[in-house]
Amino acid sequence: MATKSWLTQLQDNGYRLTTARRAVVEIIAASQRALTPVEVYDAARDQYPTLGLVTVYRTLEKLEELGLIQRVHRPQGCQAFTTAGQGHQHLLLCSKCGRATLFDGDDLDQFIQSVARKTGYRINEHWFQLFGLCENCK
Amino acid sequence: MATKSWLTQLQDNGYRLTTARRAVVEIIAASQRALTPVEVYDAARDQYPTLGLVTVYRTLEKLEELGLIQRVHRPQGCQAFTTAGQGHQHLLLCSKCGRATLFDGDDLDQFIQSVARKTGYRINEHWFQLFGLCENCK
DNA sequence: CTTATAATTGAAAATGATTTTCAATATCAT
DNA sequence: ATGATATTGAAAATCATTTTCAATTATAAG
Repeated sequence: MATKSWLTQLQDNGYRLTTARRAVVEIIAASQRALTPVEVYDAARDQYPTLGLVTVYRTLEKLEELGLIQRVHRPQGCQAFTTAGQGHQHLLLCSKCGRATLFDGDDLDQFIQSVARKTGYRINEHWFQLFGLCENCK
Repeated sequence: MATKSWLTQLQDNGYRLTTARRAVVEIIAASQRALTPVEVYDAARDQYPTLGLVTVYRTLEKLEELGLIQRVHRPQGCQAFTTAGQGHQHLLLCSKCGRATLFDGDDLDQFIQSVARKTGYRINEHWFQLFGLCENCK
């Protein structure tokens, strides 16, 4: 369970542990899919009915800042979040069920180097995302 | 100049050629940078002061639909557009001046195949974007 | 070159997402 | 237990985008 580790990290960074945060963290940490703030809000209110949407936004902000979650960019919009990849990991999204899978991107390095050479840019960051159908949906 | 070709394509697809559209097309086709709707609006009004922001949105929508421009996803937001790449081309963005450069991504195919093999997904689409400093800015 | 039709326009209002403000409340170090 | 301070949720404000609608304009047909 990532939940515990995320809560610890929030606390270690000076944030207080509240019921609202616990509820939000629990929902995203447990989800296989990327969730929008409203989806998190709806799901978390089952556990904690007085939760406010604003608090969801604020908690997501902190989790993103700590590198625990990342924003997911999709054709339909860019407001969903999912567990962040470690280091060179990237996202693979199922277009049908929404499942988010991480994969390793180390092998991209040579390719990126060659783009840098050809274009004259110094490349600092890359952003790579794949879309398809997962094993269950294809 | 892409302007002329874009206008022709609009017309060929049944859209009328209006002063408003001409102004919008001229601005994006000429820009090296990705522009937001408001940036296009401001720039185009120098030529055509009665232009409405709504028309900018509607024109961008059509240009995107025809594959002439594409949305650019950046850490600061995902509302800017720039000239679309052909086929397997991808975007390289300068973090300082905002310049958008296209590069070829054919070599990604093997890599994507290997991800498909490892994850069990059928991969249909990929999004790849690089960020860095262009020759002038680095 | 007119004219008729249908697409297009811009303003205003509506919608949707996100942020700010603020007084009440809850956490946590002491 | 208590107090300082972070956090909360509601409401309002802001920002991006879409819809509605009556007036205007491009273009095909005469």
